[in-house]
Amino acid sequence: MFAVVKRDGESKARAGVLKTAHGDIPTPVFMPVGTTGTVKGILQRDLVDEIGAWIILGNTYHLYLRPGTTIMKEAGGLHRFMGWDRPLLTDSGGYQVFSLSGNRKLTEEGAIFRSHIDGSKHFFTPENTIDIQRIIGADIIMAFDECAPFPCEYNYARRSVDLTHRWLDRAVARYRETDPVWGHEQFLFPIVQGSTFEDLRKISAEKVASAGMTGNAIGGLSVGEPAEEMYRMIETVNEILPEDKPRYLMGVGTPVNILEAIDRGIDMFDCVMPTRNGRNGMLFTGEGTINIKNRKWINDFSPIDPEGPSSVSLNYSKAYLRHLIISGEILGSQISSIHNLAFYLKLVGEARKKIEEGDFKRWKNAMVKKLSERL
RNA sequence: GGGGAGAUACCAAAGCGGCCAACUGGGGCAGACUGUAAAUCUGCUGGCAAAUGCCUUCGUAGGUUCGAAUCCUGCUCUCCCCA
Repeated sequence: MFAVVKRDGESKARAGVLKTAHGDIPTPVFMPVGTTGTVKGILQRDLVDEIGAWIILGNTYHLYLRPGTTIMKEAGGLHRFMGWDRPLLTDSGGYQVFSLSGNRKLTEEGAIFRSHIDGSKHFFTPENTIDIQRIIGADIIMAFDECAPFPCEYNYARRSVDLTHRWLDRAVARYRETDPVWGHEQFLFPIVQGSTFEDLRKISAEKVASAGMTGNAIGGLSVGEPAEEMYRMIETVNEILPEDKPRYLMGVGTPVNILEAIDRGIDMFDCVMPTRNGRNGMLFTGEGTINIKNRKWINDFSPIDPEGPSSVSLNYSKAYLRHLIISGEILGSQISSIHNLAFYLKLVGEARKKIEEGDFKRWKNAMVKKLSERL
């Protein structure tokens, strides 16, 4: 299911392959986020042809509320519903319990929450989030967890981790006693929590490792803590998570975050940054990050990114993209999203190549320096 | 030719004696965004010191008043209606 192909000599970085029913995923990998069954503004065709996405995300909370499991069943699962035959991963909705915190209540049993769409009341449990994810049919599904906010009192974090662990046992039990609805194998990834407390992270990593799943995830990071804290937690957790299984750092991050995490042994990433920030005018380029809305680009007719991770990066100018974004044109969002995602995919692809060549560390340090530039 | 309405910062538009450097919208400028309630949100937008401060603004020239974008008079311009 997962095989490490090559390890970097001077760091924890590794290149691997995760085999799923819908295809092999070379790691390190970045997974574009397609919450409601769409990577916002991008055709599935372009995800493949322009971006080179190996796998994308969907979200249990969002898909459960709309269109709902009845339609998902009728459609034959999310793959068929959205016309995507590469691998899919669904988040369990744990993050929504965190980010929609004004509308929910946690109990031992699960989370009672209100729909952000119509205010209706719903209940998520470790068990029914497995059931829903069986119906959605993603190749990788996530355990229902609580993503603690930052900053967070130690006692709150401790209770939160304990609850997440009890929920994990229940999720694994349900996972084991149910079969895939659509016939293909689904991997359940448990999630390490513990806020920024080293001892809690260790305990959580032990717990997650002991679940013996195909891959493991680290959650509850990049929620406002300093990057150094995040890196420290990754180091702590990766000491414990098995080497021979993929490690998924949820919700991360900036290009620099990703390189630093790869350096520390992370294999999988997802983040809304390339798409959301792209729609808002932030472009990641080989020369650094730019805010395309800034006046200085008004008559810069050079390509968006001469290093051209996608064809749109070369075929459209900064001045044109600025015009589109400033004018609120849909095409601006599309071009920005395609470019940014292609940039991310190319970045992790290069990281993989450098690991294979045994030159990751040196390359990473140079890249971090370059990418930190704000143009 | 006669009658009426109006001229406010980049634009539109409030304000009709002091709480007005002037509501609000747009535009402009900048910032934020990390398992997507986000094609969203925030700040600034006369000048200078940039913290409390000072200086020049509401077509224009005068006037009334302790005090005017707000009241009065002349002028200029714009729009509408009737000939």
